[in-house]
Amino acid sequence: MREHEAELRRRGIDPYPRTFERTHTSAEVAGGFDSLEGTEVVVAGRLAAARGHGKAAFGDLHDVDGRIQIYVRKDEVGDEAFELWKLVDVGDILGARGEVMKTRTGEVSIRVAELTLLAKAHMPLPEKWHGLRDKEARYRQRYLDLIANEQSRDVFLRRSRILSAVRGFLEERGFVEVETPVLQPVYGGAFARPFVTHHHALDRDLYLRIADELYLKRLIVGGLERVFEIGKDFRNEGVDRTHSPEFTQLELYQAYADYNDMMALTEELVVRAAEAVGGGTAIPWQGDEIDLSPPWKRLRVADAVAERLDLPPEHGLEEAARAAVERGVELPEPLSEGALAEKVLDALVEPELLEPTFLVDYPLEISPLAKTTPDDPATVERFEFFIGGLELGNSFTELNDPREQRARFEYQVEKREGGDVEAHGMDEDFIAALEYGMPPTGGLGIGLDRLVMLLTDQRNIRDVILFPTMRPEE
RNA sequence: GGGCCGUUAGCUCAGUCGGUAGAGCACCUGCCUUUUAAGCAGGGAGUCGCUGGUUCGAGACCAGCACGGCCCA
Repeated sequence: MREHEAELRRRGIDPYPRTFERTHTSAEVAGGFDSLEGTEVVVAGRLAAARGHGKAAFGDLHDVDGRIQIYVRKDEVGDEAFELWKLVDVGDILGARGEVMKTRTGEVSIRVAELTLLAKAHMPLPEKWHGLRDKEARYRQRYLDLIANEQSRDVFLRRSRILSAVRGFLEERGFVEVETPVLQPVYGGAFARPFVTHHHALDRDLYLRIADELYLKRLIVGGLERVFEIGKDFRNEGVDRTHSPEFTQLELYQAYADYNDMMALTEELVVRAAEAVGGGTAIPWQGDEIDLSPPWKRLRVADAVAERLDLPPEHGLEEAARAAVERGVELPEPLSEGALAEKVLDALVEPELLEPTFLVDYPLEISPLAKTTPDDPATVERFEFFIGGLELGNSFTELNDPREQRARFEYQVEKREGGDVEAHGMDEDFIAALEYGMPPTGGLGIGLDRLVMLLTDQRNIRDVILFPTMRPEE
């Protein structure tokens, strides 16, 4: 390794040359073999394995789309180049020029005429047979995980295709991609504790956004009518299998639409994303199979809670609370309809929603930005949707009445003053925007990391985030 | 926050009853011109996560801490 580098330098070979012209990738050579056989190509990649045979050797070059075998013969490359080969280590980045051939075992290979060292490696690769198993190393040194574990690489390539499909789907429907502030003087749009940072020149605290919502709705007021944003949100809370402190969120808003339109859009969007990586609407999930084909099940929150607690259609809060506690649900004080529904959904309903399901019509109290249903002033037109037990998204018919919005915020501020650190704050500037008139609008947020989890069959969010948040070592 | 498990060579892992640290891959030397987990012979390789304790003696036993994993709330 390092000794080899010193020897190479003594021989006047630059172990880190500037550039290299390659003509084909490994997949292009393999796919075009019939017309390429006997012609000269130039490939490049990381030497992942080497099999020496005295005056000849085989090596595997890994590149962006696969693997190509190189066949180095002393009588073909010459004595000097064969000496170079002996100073090459597994892990080095190499270029190879030569004719496309097939070995007698039928493997497409390059009969090397010229070998070029493109970058010397000082560290050996993880073990070739077992790969890199250690989860901590896989997260902290993701580059090694990507080199050693093809499945991991595949997950992130699929992630990219999913995001690309989502963008394409929305653009086809006339949505405009926008970017709104990550650093916000007032945070909102969700219930969560924020990360706080400080702007020195302005000498004031700013918050990393917990949602894009309130800015995107300002753009609906501004007449953009269909907007979406894909970006990072930040929530200062615990880390577990489905929560990362920074995560990728899709939010979209469509003027002249409501939550029913958003349900239809959600179904189409998820199917489109699934097709981009699998092909079908039946996807594998943790040993089961999930059918994504619409229409998905719709379940009213009140019905789900009553059914799960075995309650009669007409029941009081106390009766419901008793039933919930009997089933092991921990309830906060003071208790309210909204808090009860939230806890029961969380503990008893949501984990069991394996088939795609819309939970619809939430209590107003836990939905300060959603419009009420026509027949019940305590319920809002809102849904969350679940697949494989994962909460994937949240949507509502947007509240656009500025006076009611103010009243909702005031109620939240009271809760915050009562000690609820996740309650929503007052956002005067947002209300000022609503005063100019926002058209009836449907909004939708989807946690894209979780969507990727679902579509790549990964049960831990860290396995779909390239560089997950970790505690510093030592 | 709680419970359980893990941390030994670059990687994957053994390490028995407490008695001077092991294997395979990788690396080095030699042989080998169609191999593919190439092969054969030889060699080097360690802050046993950290700190303290018990002991004549600790990778192992005890305590604390750090990092990670799984499960639960």
